[in-house]
This record gives sequence, C-alpha cells and structure tokens, in this order.
Amino acid sequence: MQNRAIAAMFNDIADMLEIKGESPFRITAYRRAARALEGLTEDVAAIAARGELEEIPGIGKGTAEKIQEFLRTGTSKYYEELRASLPPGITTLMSVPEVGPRTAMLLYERLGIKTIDELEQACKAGKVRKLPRMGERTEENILKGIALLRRTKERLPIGQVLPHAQELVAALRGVKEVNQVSVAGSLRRMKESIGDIDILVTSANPEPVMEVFTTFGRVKQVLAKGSTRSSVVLDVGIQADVRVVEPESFGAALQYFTGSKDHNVKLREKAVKKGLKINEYGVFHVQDDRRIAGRTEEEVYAAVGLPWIPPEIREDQGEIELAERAGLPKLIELGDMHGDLQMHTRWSDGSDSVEAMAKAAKALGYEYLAITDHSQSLKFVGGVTVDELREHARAAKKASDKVGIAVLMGTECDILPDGRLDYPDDALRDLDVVVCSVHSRLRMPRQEMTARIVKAMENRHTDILGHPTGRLLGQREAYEIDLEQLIDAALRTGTALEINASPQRLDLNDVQAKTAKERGAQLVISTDAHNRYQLKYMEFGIGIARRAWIEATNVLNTLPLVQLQAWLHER
DNA sequence: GCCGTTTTCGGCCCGACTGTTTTCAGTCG
Repeated sequence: MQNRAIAAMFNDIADMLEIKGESPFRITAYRRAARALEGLTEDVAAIAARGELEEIPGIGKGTAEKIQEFLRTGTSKYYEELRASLPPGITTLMSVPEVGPRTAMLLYERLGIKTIDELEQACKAGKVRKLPRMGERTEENILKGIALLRRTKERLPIGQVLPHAQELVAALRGVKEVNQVSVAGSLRRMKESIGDIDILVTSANPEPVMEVFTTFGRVKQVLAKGSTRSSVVLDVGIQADVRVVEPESFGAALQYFTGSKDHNVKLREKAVKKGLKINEYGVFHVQDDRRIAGRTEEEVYAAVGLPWIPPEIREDQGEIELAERAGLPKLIELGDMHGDLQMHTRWSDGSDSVEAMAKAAKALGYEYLAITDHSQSLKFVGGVTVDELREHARAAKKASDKVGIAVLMGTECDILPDGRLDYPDDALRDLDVVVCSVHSRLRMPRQEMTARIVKAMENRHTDILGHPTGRLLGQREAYEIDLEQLIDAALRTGTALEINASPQRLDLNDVQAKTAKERGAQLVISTDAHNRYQLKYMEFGIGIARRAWIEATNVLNTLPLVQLQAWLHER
C-alpha cells in the first residue's frame, strides 16, 4: 500500500507551496488530496489500475497524474523539482508553533536558519528580534514553542489520553458554576491518536472554572489563562484547552471544535449555499446576521437540512452526502454488546481469576464472556497445556454457575509458523470459542505470513482471527500481510475478524475495519483484557467500529447468547 | 488544484489572537 507515502508527498508539496507563497487554494487542494488518500479503504494502486482515481473526491487531473507517476517511479518530477528549489529541511521549521511559512522563509533568507536547533540558538542570541515584524516577545514565544514541541512531540495513543480527559471533565463537573461540559476534538471523534485535549464548558462565571482547570493535579505548565479560554500542558505531555461559551452557542461551539476540519468546511459550504453562515457561535443568516441555531448540535445540523451526524464519522468521507439522503448507518453502541469474546486469566498471563472476570463481565451487563487463555506453545506467558484444558474448563463451568453468567470456554490459540494451530483438533473440538492469533515469528515475508494465517483460518475449528495485523501502537509495526486476502479467507471460511479493543492494539484499525465491513466480513469486538478492569476497553473498540461505520448487525458479539451459540455450532 | 441544479471560469469556510504596527500580516484552531 503506497497510500500513505503518496499522501505524505502531497502534504510535503503543500508545505513547500506555502513557503513559496503559492495560491492558498492550490495548497488546500494538495492537502485535501493527501487526506483523501489517507482515508481510502482500498489500495490506491488498485483504484489506479481501474482508471478510477479521479472519482475519488479531492483527486483531480493533476493529482491523479502525480499518483500514477508515483506508482510507476516512486516519486514525482514536480515534487523533486520543488524540493530542489528550496533549502532542505526548511519545512521542519514550520513544525514549531508560532512559525508558519512566511516566518520560516524569512528566517532562512535573512539568517540562514534551516533547523530547529539553529532557530533556538538565533533566538537566544537575540538575532530574531531584529527581523521585520519580529520583536522580543516573538523571540520568547518561538522559544516557548520549541520547548512545547519537544515536550509534546507526537500525538499520543487515545488509551493514554482518554483517562486524563475524563478526570479533567469530572473535575470541571464538580465546579458548581459549570453547567454543561463535553470533550470535543479528535478525542470525541475517537481517533486512535490524539494531538490535544479540547474541553468545552458553559458557565455564567468562568473564573472559578479556569481556576480549577489550571490547578488540576496533572497540570505541569499553564500556557494561558483567560476568561474564555485557557491552555495547559499535562504531565503526560499533552496540551489541554478549555473554552467557556454561552449556552446559546454550546452546540455550535461543540460542532465547531469537534471537527474534523474537512467535515466542517463541507458543512459551511452547504450553509453558504443556503444563505447561511456557520461559526462557533451559531448559525446565522448572512443578510441580517440573525441567529437561527446554536444551542445544540442537532439544531446546527438541522439548520442546513441535515440530521445529527455522530462525531466518529465526521471525517468528510461521504457522511454529509449520505446524511442528505437520510442514509446514515445506525452505528453500533456500547449498549449493543452482549459479551466479550477474548480475555485472559491467571491460567495464562492474566492477573485475575475466571470468577473475577465473570463477575466483572456481569457487572457490565453482559450475558456471556469467553475465557481465552493462551495456548501451550506460548510458554513465556504460561500457556495452557492440553492436559490442563479440562481442568480449566471445569473452572470456567464453576465460575459460570457461581456468578450466574454464561462463561464460554475458549482459547487464544497460537498460529504456529507453518499455519497449523497450537492444539490438536480433538482438543479444539471441545472448546466453545477458538480465537487464533499470531504471536511468534513476526517478521515473515508478506506472502508467507498471509498464507500462514489463511491456513489457520481454514481450520474448521477456528472461529475468530485475533488481532489480525499484530501491530502495537507506537511500539511495533503490523506484520507484513495482505489484508485483502485475509478478508477473502474470512468470507470463504466464515471466520470472524476481531477488532481488538485493547488501546495498545486497536487492531483492526478504523480504515481496515471499514474495508472488512464493506466487504461483508463478520466482525467481533473483544477487549483482550488481562485483568477485570480492562474489560472496559470495549469503549475503544466501539470507537474504532463506529469510525468504521459499523452497525450492530455486523458484529457477532452483539448477538444474544442463544444466537451466538447457534453461530458457533453451525461452524 | 478542484469543482459545478447558481458556474467549464471563477470561485473556493470562518474567526480570534498576537505582536508589531499605525492598519494588519501571520498563525492557529
């Protein structure tokens, strides 16, 4: 898949055009093309082969040609020429907050600055303040920006961010002057990585709100504190912003700050055509500035003739067009889940008993859970041997009776390097649920790895393929596999594909899950919990599924127990 | 560069803030 590489090239082109002061519309066109590629659920090479590139919204003649050229040659002549015309690396200066294209170019032309380190030196030496439209304050701000950049280098995985955001929201709810509170931004859209935490509040008296926010226990640094907006950096290295708005603007502000940017742009374009204007304060008639909506998001969408669109799909991936035709999917919700089909106990590498997991699952309102400890060859996590399986099953039965919830006896069976499963058939036959996953020999060549997994899926006892790509967020790349072939195999064999909800994994990811859904594959959402608290990871899996436009009917473990068992038996 | 029941040419989303300026360019979200 070259999708990301080509998107990166288009973004680079956009950065360089910005520095050169080209038409802003051309620049956004390249950025839109980049985002269109990132959002594709299919390999762009396949689309190109069918000659359908220009049917992708945001891709036109020019970008299509450059995609074709990249697929042929691995680059684009236009791109290389642009790069040659600018000092190498100058676009990295733009990653410093406060430094945009104009400043980057100015710094280079007047001071020869090409790197962030050089910029830091120049600021400290007081050279930057001598440039036109620059001063001492600017210099200080650039230094602050560099420090911030180094602290909050990258987006953080949602699993690290959401708990802090929830704590913050809870703290703000506790302020008696606060009326409404909501997270916004990419966190509300449940993206797998988060750049900063956005929180929106309504209150008649912002002062105490800001006081609580800026003195919150995890705040490491206060960047700004005002009456309508404050910014802090949390100890985990992420920025958090809170904004206080009027109640009549809450919906408009929530819509505005939830994004995505592309979604909002399209929404406002629609508004313009109706003689309306949308901003963070509300929806207004252009002619007389009369406000017609803003208190709730529903009002805002209704003002442009649309139903409310769930935040997770606000990515300008066709959701607005579908909403116009009243064709939005009914996205899956946490409450649709009837059980959890992958978790571990002390029988292998989990830290709770079967009974404790059963109790926790029952407390979540589930009808069933599957205990899926590791299989025998995974000795380093204490995999369950064939001999132990029977005793393990008795423990599951006992917990089931005691707690009063259906405990399915299962395994997360290792897929051996040759594609065989780690238990013999007669052991697998006795289990209720068989999840199969790869845990060893991760660096196989693509075709070999794909064939290995397909072979495992072809085993008649395999019910579910666990964490299909094997990635660990921020730690390990996915193994080399051909996902299309895995989906083919899933359809052919009736094997379900897992959306692993563990925030370290989120595997399948949103784009892959959307592909699988569109192709009609059966999906499951499982937490892979290793203790009872991690059963709550389901919310991350639901987030991924919603981003993938998945409905309850696409997901096996939304079924009531009886129907789930029927599905398992048919296999 | 993209796009079209307002257009194949002429548009293209909106506003706040800041620091440097005497009216606004640049950056950000």
